[in-house]
Parts: sequence; structure tokens; C-alpha cells
Amino acid sequence: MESYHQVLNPKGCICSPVIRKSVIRRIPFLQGVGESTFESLEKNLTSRSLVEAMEISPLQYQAGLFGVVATGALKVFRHVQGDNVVVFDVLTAGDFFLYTASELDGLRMYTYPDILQAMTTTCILAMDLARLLPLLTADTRLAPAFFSELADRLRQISERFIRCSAYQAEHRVAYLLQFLLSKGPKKPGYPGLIPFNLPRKDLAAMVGLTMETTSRILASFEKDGLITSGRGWVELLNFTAIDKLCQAESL
Amino acid sequence: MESYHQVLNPKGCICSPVIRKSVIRRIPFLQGVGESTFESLEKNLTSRSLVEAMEISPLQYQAGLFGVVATGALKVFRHVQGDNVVVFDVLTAGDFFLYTASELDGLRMYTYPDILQAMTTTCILAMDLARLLPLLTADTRLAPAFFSELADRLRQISERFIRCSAYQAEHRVAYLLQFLLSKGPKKPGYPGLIPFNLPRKDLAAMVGLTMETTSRILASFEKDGLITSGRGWVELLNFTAIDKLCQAESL
DNA sequence: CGGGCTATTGAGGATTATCAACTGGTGTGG
DNA sequence: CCACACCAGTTGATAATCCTCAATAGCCCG
Repeated sequence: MESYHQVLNPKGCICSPVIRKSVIRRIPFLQGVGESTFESLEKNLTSRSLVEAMEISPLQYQAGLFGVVATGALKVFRHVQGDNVVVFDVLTAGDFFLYTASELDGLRMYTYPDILQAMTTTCILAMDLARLLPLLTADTRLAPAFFSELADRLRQISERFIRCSAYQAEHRVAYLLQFLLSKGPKKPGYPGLIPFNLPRKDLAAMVGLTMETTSRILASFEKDGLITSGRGWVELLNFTAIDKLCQAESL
Repeated sequence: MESYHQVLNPKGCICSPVIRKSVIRRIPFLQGVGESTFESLEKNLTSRSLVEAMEISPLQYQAGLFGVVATGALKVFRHVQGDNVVVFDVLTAGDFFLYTASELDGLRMYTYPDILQAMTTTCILAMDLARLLPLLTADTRLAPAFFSELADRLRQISERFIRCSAYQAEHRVAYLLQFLLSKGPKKPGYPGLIPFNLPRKDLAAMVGLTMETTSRILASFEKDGLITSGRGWVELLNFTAIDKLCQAESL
């Protein structure tokens, strides 16, 4: 039996050119865009593999960058006071990210002006932002695709904002576990395993708690048989019980 | 001298047809779209005035709704456990909102699936969502306009999320005051006055605090001469001091 | 097998919520 | 126009939650 750490951190990058092509074709938010757009993307996107903990910062790409996660997972975070961080999203296979030059005329697009860091062995496909803009004008179905994706993220973070500002620690953690499990493709054979490497500190940083509190809450979940967890991984066992904790128990 | 309450709650709606036209032309996020789009909007948007505390709920508009705030302000909130609410945005003159039917093929657009409530006497311009969709295909500059606006909101709430999950009460309140002041046109003669009616309970609901805590913090700000406040209003006095509190004091 | 890092556990303390009583402004009705 | 009632806001005491600090345990790697 493989250890969880091996399951979550496959060795090497599987993004051969032929695989890359199929990855691009299957990007969820691009379903419905034109054939020529796919072809352009195949031509322009170059793959790059990241090992765990490698970072991509907007400072490295002053001229902007458009990227898509092919395999693995990235966390999006920002530093706050000292060495603390706030993690506010996780990007997995098929999610895009954009760094934009601050003064871009024409289409103002969203940028996570934040640092991306690989949580597991990760492969990204990236291209200069400048090459993306022509595609947007050429294919009128591309902008709406971005639009929808963006709308989803806004919905997600609004929901998360609500959970984190109105509910207390136990609820937040339960919600976060569900949220994370819904991200990214499951590892075959592990339907409840959150499919990326996720230290307690990051879990805590996603819900505004400390590592200690998070650890205590996970321990209590584990005692009740809701989850199993270890160093860098969490596996949900009792889905309905977790879901119940996420409901707004209206007293 | 007018009372603050009078300043914040003008009587009556000023949206005569002729004013409406100029309002539409000056909507910030639509700058740069085509002339014909403006004409269509003028034709389709109908004005509606809301007095303080009136609500617009998605339940009333199953088929969707597109609206723009002409004057006044709306808060966007959702109920959580019991009679608590979380307020997660404030819409002022020029901001749009969208309710969409859940299963809308074609362009999936963002909806605040939440309740809007007038914070002051407010005038909105609204139209059926179905009439907006043709405009989006007719004018290719319209979708990017929405896109940019959406991107801004995502940026805003990400920032607010960070503040609320990593900093403590005093910082959050200071940040919120700045945030709110940056919203909406200032009332002439009151450069530091947050230009809408805003009870303590709502202030608290925007940063995940209770009314009591918020009140205490505002009292301490007032003691230090940073603000003046009263029933439903807050006026910033010492901008630099507030700004300093908002900085990430990195210990 | 030991070093270093992640995670756990415990005790104590700070922050913020809760509960309750009170104050005072705002608007209403006499 | 004034008195009253109501509700937003304030203030205080207490309690709960979560953080901080510190020590310990366990996993992963050399």
C-alpha cells in the first residue's frame, strides 16, 4: 500500500506534448469555445513543472501571465503581518490564473495579485498575457467563458466570507473540508481524500484560525470518526455528518 | 444646518426621464461601450424608487433581473442562523446587480443570490435579464465592461476576506470605514461622511463583529478624534490616522 | 538512527461574544 | 407643540472562544 504522501506527490511531470493537448481540450471552463482557439492555445501554451513548494509570483511576470493548471494543485496566498499568510484559494486541474500588468488598456482582467505555490508536484501551462488578448477578440465565446469562471469564483469566495465571518471554528473547518474536497479530481481509490498536499498551517490560513485550533478540531472530528488525517492530508469518511456540520444550524 | 439624517435621506426620487438618461450615460463601468447600447438601455431600463429599508429579493424575479443603482445605496446581505445577517457589499450610484435564472444557457452571469435592501432613499433602474442578453451579443464591448467590474468586486472581497480573517477588530473596523467611504459619491460639504444610512448592526455584520464590539471600537476612535458618529452615520475626521490603522502593522 | 520540521497537547491569557440594564435620539400621536 | 414610546446605540459584567506560548510527540529525510 502506498503512503498518503506518495499518493499526493507523484514523481515527475506527466505533461508530454501529447498529454498537454488533451489537457487543453478538456479544460472545463473552455468547453464551448471555438476550435481555432484551442489550436492557438496549443501553440502558445508551454508546460512547466513545479515541485512541491515552488512559487510563482507576479513580480516575476511584470508583463502579465496567463496560466492553466494541468495537474496537481496550487494555493493562492498573500503574506500578512510577519510570517503569517492568508490562503484564499486553491487552483487545481483546469483552473486558470492571470497576472496582468497594472495598466492594461483594452480588457481589464482579473489578476490574483498574489503568490501561487505548488502544493504537490504540479504541471502548469502558461503563456504571455499579450498572446491571449488577440484570442479574446477573435473568439467571442472566449470572454464569456472567462466571465463565467470568474463569476463562480466570486460566488465561492462570497460564500466562504460568510462562513468565516458568521460561524465559529468547528463549522468553518467542516465547510473548508467540503470545499477542498470539491476541488480538483479525486485520487482513484480515495474518494474522500483531499487530493493535494495540505499542511495544517494552510488549512488554518484558509479559515482564519491558528494551526493549533485547527489541529484540535480535526482531532475531535477524528475521534468521532468523521475523518482520518495525517501529516499533510485529510480524508473524509462520514460525508453526511460533515455536511450536517456545514448546515447553518439555525438554533 | 441640516441634520445628518436629512443629508443622508433626501426626500423623493429624482429620477425623471431626463435625469435618467444622464445617469445611464455616466455609469462608470459602461464607459467605452457603443452608442447603440446606451440607446437600448435607455429604452429598456425603467426607474423605480425605494424608500429606506425596502427590499429586492431574487425570489421576486425568478426570470432574472438586471439593475443599476441611480442614486442612493443598497446593501447586499444574506441571512444566517436566526435573525443574524452578513452584509457583504454595498452598491451605490453606478453599481449594477444581476439576478439570473439558475439554468441560463449561453452566458452564465454572476448573480448576487442575495437580498438587496435600500439603505437610504434610493432610485434604481432595472430591466428584465432577457433583454440584456441581446445587447451583450450586439456590442462586443459590453461583456468586457461587465468583466472588469466583476474583477473589481472579486478583488474587493478578496481583500476584505483577508482583513477579516487575519486582523483583529480594531483594524477591521478602520478598514471598513475606509472601504465604505470609497463607495459612492460624497455628499457635498461632507467629505468624510459615509454617504448612506448605516446602522451599527450593519457595520458589525460587514466585518463579522457584534454591534456592541463595533460600538466600543467606534467610541474609542471618537475619543481619539478620528471620527464623529451618530445614529446611522459615521464621519471620518482624521484620514491619515485611520489609514495608519489599516496598514498591516507588521509588529 | 538522529536532525529538522510538522503536528499535537496543555495551560494560561487576551479578545470578543453574550446578556442585561440603561441612555438618548427620532418620530409619532395626542 | 410636547410627551411619550420605541428602537438604535451605549455601557458594564461575565463567559466563551480562540490565540499564544511552550513542551512534547511523530513523521520524513538524510
